[in-house]
Amino acid sequence: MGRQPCCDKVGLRKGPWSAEEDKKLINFILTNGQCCWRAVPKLAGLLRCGKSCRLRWTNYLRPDLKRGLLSESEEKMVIDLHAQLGNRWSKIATHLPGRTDNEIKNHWNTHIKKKLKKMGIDPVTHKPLPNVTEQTQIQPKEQQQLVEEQPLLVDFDLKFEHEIDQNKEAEKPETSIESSIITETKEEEKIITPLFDTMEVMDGFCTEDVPIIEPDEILVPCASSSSPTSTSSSSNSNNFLEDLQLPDFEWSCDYTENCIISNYNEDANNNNMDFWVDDFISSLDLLINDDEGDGNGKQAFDAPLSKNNSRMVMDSEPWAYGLF
DNA sequence: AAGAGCTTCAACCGCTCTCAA
DNA sequence: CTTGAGAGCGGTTGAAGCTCT
Repeated sequence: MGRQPCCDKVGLRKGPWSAEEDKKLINFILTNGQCCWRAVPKLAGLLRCGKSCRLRWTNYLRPDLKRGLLSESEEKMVIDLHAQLGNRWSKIATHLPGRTDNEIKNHWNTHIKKKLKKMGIDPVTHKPLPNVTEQTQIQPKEQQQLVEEQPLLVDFDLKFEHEIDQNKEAEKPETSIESSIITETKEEEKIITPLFDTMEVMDGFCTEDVPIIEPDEILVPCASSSSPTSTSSSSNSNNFLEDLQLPDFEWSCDYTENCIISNYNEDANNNNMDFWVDDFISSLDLLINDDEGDGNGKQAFDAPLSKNNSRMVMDSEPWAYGLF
């Protein structure tokens, strides 16, 4: 009956992941694909629960992740999607390629909430706070500045609403919830929209200005546009992955079943992930060779190097330790 | 220079939903 | 149909880094 337990928690490691653990997880997933998280720790030789592995991979190690602070347009999308969907971070994340629900949630809690509050907007309801007019009168310049930094998206609201209407067909179980959200939101817009009409004009922003970026189109300049404070060592942790410009990929379970275990720790190039394993590894090689000064027992890869891609690597990153 | 307070974000916890047995 | 594990989600925590005094 039922399935086997995910993991017995006895003897499992917790807390921050070490470079060695990252290495094992990446190696395993590159070789075997992303499937059956319950089995991953055991097969990868990790003393972690499958859940922890999944979280680490999806939030931190996935090569298609964008790192760094959310751009202004991404922030705008998040605010607007939050107005529509509430704290459904995973759903919001699906509209922001390369961003994780955790990242968006963190950004919301640390940055956007504050901005909205300063603007006199309740971050929960997206309605003006009771003392909004007071605040506007007290600090009109500051308010205007914030508004320019963070305009809301009336046009986007309408388009996204349409999207949801279409999705209602496909997502039957959510239909009633979703529609009630939309109904609520429509009512909110009646209140909010007039407040931000001027913002819309000021910024001229609309959905058309925020094309959905495919993972393979994600390009992050080496000289990050983020402010120095925005690029903490941790937030750069897999910046090198950004440079890979990997194509979109999906690893099927079929594939995994065929090659799991038998191929593990063997030649990754024998499988159908060649196309990006090569890129991935050559970039890693580049990364490691860029940093070979410390001579920390790093191994070079066979893949050819592209010195055009040279970049900085944060010393504190697991990647800088030479994962493979 | 050093300590206190604040901020950020990776990771954990516990819950719900889904689906295999 | 029932049971229970897997997967995923959102809230919360706590360590590390940063800023201020």
